[in-house]
Amino acid sequence: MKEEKKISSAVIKRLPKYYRYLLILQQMGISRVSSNDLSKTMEITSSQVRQDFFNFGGFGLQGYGYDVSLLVKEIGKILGMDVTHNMIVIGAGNLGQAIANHASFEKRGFKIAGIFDNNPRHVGDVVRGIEIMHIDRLTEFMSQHPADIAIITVPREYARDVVDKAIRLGIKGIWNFASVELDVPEDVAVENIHLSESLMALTYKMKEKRESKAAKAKTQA
Amino acid sequence: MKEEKKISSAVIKRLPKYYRYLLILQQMGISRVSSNDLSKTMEITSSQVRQDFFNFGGFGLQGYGYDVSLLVKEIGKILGMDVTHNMIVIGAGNLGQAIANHASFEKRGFKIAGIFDNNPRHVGDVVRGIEIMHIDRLTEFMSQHPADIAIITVPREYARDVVDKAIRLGIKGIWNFASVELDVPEDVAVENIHLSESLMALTYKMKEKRESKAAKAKTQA
DNA sequence: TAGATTGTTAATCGATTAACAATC
DNA sequence: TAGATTGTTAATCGATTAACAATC
Repeated sequence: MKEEKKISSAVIKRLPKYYRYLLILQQMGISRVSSNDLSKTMEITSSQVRQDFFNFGGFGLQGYGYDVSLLVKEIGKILGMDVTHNMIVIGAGNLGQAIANHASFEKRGFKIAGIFDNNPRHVGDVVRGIEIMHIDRLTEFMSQHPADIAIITVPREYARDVVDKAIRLGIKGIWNFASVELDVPEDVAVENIHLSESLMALTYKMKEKRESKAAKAKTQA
Repeated sequence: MKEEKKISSAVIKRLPKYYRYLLILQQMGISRVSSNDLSKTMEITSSQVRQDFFNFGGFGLQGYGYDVSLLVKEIGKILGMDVTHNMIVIGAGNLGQAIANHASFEKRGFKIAGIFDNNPRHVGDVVRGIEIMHIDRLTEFMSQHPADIAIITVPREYARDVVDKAIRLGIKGIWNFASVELDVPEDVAVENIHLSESLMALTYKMKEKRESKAAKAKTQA
């Protein structure tokens, strides 16, 4: 039996950030980078950079550093960027259409295959060259155009139902923008974007900064 | 000098989640909740629930639990939900308009005060009753309608510039949807929504699940 | 060879969990 | 009073940082 190398979620959250910086370095024509360089742009320690890469076996060369192209390739592979992902958008409201329109996803191998809504008002509209279909046509569509990711941009009260349906039809990844927690089978992955939670985290930080500033002013006075 | 009670970011990220669940309980007419109840819906330990609240002094009553309304009020206050926040949206593309249209923010005291873009094509369009203005009018607008939060939905190459401008005009919180890291003065808070990083985290998890499933199948065979 | 920088182990730090006395 | 459940300290666990031998 192979060992289960469980990667911590802290590491996973940093991987896309490394990837983003490395793409920038690559664009700039920089072919070589040290853990120290990376640590500075990412505002973490160089030790952590090396530890992170060491989780996957280490991609560097002692005395030299890391080869940018190699790193891009390897981290890309780890992140599943070497595979094209077909995505369906469920919920063609403002947010769904905005996500569907987001050009930069396509550049990275994320393809919007279909857009669905239950509101006849949206059905027939064209977004990014794709006609919005009624949700009732999802089963038929998926049998002809299998997709692996469903983007959930329906109001929270519909989210659980459409997710269950999508999973029955073979979806393996849920990108959830509805503010509910989803229960899914063990072989399905979920990633949540909880906008209002993020906004509240912002106002928390703002309050904290207001207060620490006020405290400082008091100390000086 | 008062003690600096530094709350860890792990705690802060859980606060909006507590808040969301508590609002649901309140809507359901439930007035009392124990750390054990909360731990089950949030899938954390009851110990952590009590620790989290203990950070702020503890809101409970031994032998009884927590009063839902009190908890909503106190956590709301901690999160800065007792204050109305005026927000401006900079970048009136699909995403900016979608965010501006998001009804549920307004219910919680987040008000969209103005929407700005540098593209004449958008200027004059009306979103949620608000006319999109040219970015050149931002200074004038802010002098008449001070806002505290700027929502950044411009392409990444413009993000730094518009953020600098917004901060000069008094913005204290940046909700950043552009995939760049922002440098801001000490008294300004930033919260990032990096969509493509989230999507990559999803494909990482999907790959991991595929592999663990394959490994299991092999073990059984 | 000398210098640089990784790979990797050990030490430290912080967050989570356990335990239980306090008290409603 | 007996039972329940918090507040709070202590123990454990995991993630980050430090250190340095390996090696290019």
